[in-house]
Amino acid sequence: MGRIASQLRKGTTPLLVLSVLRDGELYGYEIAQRIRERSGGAFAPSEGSLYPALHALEAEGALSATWREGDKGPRRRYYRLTNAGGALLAEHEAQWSSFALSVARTVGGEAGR
Amino acid sequence: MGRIASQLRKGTTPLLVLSVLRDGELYGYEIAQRIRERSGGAFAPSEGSLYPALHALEAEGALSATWREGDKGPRRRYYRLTNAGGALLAEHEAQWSSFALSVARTVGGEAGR
DNA sequence: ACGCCGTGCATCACTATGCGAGGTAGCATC
DNA sequence: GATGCTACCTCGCATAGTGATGCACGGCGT
Repeated sequence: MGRIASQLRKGTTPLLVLSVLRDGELYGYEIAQRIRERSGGAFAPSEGSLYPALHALEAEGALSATWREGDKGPRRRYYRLTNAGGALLAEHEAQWSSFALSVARTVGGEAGR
Repeated sequence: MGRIASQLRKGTTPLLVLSVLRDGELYGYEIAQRIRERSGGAFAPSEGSLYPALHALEAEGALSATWREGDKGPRRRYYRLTNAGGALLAEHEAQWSSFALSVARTVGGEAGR
């Protein structure tokens, strides 16, 4: 991946994770797949960034998680949005919108429109 | 500043710097001011990120720089976009657009429209 | 039978970058 | 003469993405 895009992604993982969990319960690997699908392949969070992010969100109380034995394959850890997670998602969305707007304004050059 | 926004900013400094230099020659401190003005105060690059970024862009050949004695105040280092810098700006703009679009798509949820 | 691949979770070292603090210096104002 | 703004620079710290590696399960091909 481009070294530029790799830096731009920083800070968006929680937003992406929380937003795909809006629809319901998902397990880690599945979360990555959803993000990949929805982004049209633009985002494919590496395991090294996804799992730490999930753990952090759980520790913050934004996600609740439970282990489930799979009928086939290894056990999976299912994540679900908590109320606090919903609020955090809203905050991330707001921050993102404001941020993206500011970038557009600054790059566009039209001093504020 | 919020810890979220601080992460989102990563990777945008070259884009912001290059885009304010599109209008013409500016010196470092002035670049920071322009960014602050144009962004409506949303971005105010710290010196610890701005100067290293300027040096990196210069080393890449995206910017050319010259020292000038100020009639008043200390010497200033003026930066100007090179041809390569113009190309790099275009690339950063393209990457940003594509990135922002992907985020909107993924967060919005409408699987690709 | 065995290796390989995809699923699924996890951690590690490396790297890039923003931030705040500190340093140097000139000049103006109180 | 102390404070404050301009103007440059560098350092240490914290954060977070990446790729590699490890473990484990199960299916597929040869």
